[in-house]
Amino acid sequence: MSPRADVTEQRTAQIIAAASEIVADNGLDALRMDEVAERTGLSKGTLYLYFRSKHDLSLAMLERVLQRELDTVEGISATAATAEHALREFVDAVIRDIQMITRLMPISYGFLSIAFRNRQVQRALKKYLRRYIDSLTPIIRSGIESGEFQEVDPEEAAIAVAAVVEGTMLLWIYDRSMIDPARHIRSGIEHLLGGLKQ
Amino acid sequence: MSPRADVTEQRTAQIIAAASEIVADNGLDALRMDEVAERTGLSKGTLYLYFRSKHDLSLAMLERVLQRELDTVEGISATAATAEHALREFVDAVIRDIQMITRLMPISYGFLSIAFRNRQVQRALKKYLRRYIDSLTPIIRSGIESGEFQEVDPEEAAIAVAAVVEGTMLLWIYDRSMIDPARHIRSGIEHLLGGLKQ
Amino acid sequence: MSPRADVTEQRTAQIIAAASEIVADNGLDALRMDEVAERTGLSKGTLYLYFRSKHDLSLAMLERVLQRELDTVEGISATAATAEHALREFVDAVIRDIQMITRLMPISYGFLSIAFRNRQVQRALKKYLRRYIDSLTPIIRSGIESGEFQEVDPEEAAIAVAAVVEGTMLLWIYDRSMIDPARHIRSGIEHLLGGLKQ
Amino acid sequence: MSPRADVTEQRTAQIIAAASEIVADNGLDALRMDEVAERTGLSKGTLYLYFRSKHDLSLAMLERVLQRELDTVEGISATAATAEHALREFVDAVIRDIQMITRLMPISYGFLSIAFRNRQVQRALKKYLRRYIDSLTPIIRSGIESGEFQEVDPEEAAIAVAAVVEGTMLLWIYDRSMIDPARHIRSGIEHLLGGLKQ
DNA sequence: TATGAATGAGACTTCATTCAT
DNA sequence: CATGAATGAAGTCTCATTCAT
Repeated sequence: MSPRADVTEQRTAQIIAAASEIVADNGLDALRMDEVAERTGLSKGTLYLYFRSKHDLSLAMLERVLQRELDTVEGISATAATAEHALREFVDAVIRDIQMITRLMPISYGFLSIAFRNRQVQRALKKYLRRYIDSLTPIIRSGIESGEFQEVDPEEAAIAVAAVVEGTMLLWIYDRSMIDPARHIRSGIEHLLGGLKQ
Repeated sequence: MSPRADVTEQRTAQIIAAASEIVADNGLDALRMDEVAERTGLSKGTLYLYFRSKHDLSLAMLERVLQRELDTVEGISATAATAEHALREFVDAVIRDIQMITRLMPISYGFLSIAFRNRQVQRALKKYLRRYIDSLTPIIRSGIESGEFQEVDPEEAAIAVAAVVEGTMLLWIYDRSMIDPARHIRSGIEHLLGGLKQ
Repeated sequence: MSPRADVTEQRTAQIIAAASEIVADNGLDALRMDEVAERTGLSKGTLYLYFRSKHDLSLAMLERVLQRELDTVEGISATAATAEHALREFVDAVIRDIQMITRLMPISYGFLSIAFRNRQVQRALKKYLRRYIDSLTPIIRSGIESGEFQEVDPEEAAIAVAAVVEGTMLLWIYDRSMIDPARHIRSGIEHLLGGLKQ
Repeated sequence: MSPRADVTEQRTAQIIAAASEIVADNGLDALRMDEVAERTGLSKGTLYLYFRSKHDLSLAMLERVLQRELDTVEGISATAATAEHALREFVDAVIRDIQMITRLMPISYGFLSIAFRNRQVQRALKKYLRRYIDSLTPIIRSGIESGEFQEVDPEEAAIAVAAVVEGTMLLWIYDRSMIDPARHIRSGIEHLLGGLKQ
């Protein structure tokens, strides 16, 4: 018999939050159920009332992080006058949330190597990318239709935009002193926009 | 180099190769000294004659992988007639090695989340990115000097190029059916080139 | 008995029945209070209102099973014309209930190894055997008195009968394809009868 | 890489012996890898060099016990002049080893309830019974051929003999004060012999 | 240089039991 | 009477590392 819905929801969130803190601080490798218990103030046994296994908890954590990042991505685009403006708004939104994004990066990046083998992780990442690209493609498409942009493949262009944003964040991990996410995302996107425009 | 050093070097390479196979197949999490011993045909004790710890072995493995990828990147650019050609050659080289690159991705990506905390990993990745960008920047610069490209910040542009390449590979992990590395790297770089050119 | 006592009795029986199902299906090892709660539709806390501990519940379950088997054994013998007929009736009764007996065997057999150490289990099994043998002995004795049987020790002979019946069931567990309980109990008892008769 | 053959054999035997002591003393439920480690003076990790799991160790222990009991059963029958003598020798051998048999009973009996569900345990017990019966059947058959015994089904009779022996041991667990293994096995077999003989 | 048996800390997970409501 | 969330001791198993030979 599972706990009452409201308690469940609260506990679930509480546990995921604690796990996320740990992973953000020390990496996915350092995630220990013991420490999750300690940080939540719950007992180890209680964790298992809410998550069948550590793997389940990890997955829930990944899904929450991806959802949060999608909130940033999907929260734009509706109102901008031109496609160019919409893309700039998208970039602004990403940069506005950059603190949170970088804070949570150890979580999603911790799953990357697992993604090669784990179906559930694959599914989560796949869904994430689908929604990510599906947010950007209509912007590109409207730009083409309005004559702002050249006649490119809209999804290809959306993928290029995503690649610049995500790729820059990736390079930032490689060298945090060399890459300035805000500046380099912005300049990368500007170059891309230059190529897209007529 | 004395014969003994030769043996050492050979053993070292052999151990790294075995470890790389394991990680390429099953991820960094699945790297076990036991299995390295089994695959090399050496005893577990012997591994520790060549590497102080598993961590040292991992690091050596990372460095070899990054070096290999740099071989691809640094092996170009000298002869091309124009900057545009040079960049296209770079893209061609990357795509030519795409099989090997994707094969080795679980290795480098396995270290990403570790990079947030581990100095040695940071140093290796930093050096890698430095050389990566240092290979691309002169191409951009020569393009500017020749009047092919606009007056952009050469390093910023190089970072944009790297972001497109690396970002596309990253997105490929998210959804291997949606992203076609060759096609999407090429189209991304073309869009970028469009923005760089006069 | 007050109504409350009725409820108690009913709940108790319900809990024992659920536990018995679990053990019959999956063995004593697989008995979990969680699952008893689930199967009864009661909460885990409630189980402890009716049984002080899991051990108490187990013991109650064992006693019920042994009682059921005694019902088979003790339900005979009164009316038969000869001792030989009475023993054959006993065998018939056992074979008639063989389905139920084999179904419940994981329960009683689950306690066998515990019987070496646990006083309460010992007492339950001891009482069971006493009543079992006490059902058979008078039959043998009457057979001796009537001149049907030789002058054997009646209890020894009763134990031999019980050993054949219980031993055959035991061998059936060893190899269910080799032993046919009905056939082999019958033939074993026939051989024994041949030895007992003048 | 598994340990050297001689060490392996010795360690394996040592571990099984320690486990057997524990189970003989306290039952299969009480078998803890921790305690096996303690009693052998080995570390917990070492146990897992020789047995993949606790279950594997348990099974090896079961097989050794069954083999030991078969040694008693199979070690007879070759030389006796008559079938009757051969069966008596068999009984004598069992009774001679009764101390060891009863000592080891918690081991084999601990597996009985598991036998309902576990294939490996089933296989071990099945093989045991097969060999047990295959030792007795030729004796019965020779008794029939020599005219000593009636024309019974030899395997049925062998099963009856085994049922008396094993069944008596089983009843002994039910009530150790009521059953005297030596006496009751002997008397049970004598009654059976009476029925078998012409 | 090489071995491989041994270690033991530490990870995950289970489950009987309690207790505030 | 009844609940069910919470507990935490206890168990199995893994694996990097060591060391005597």
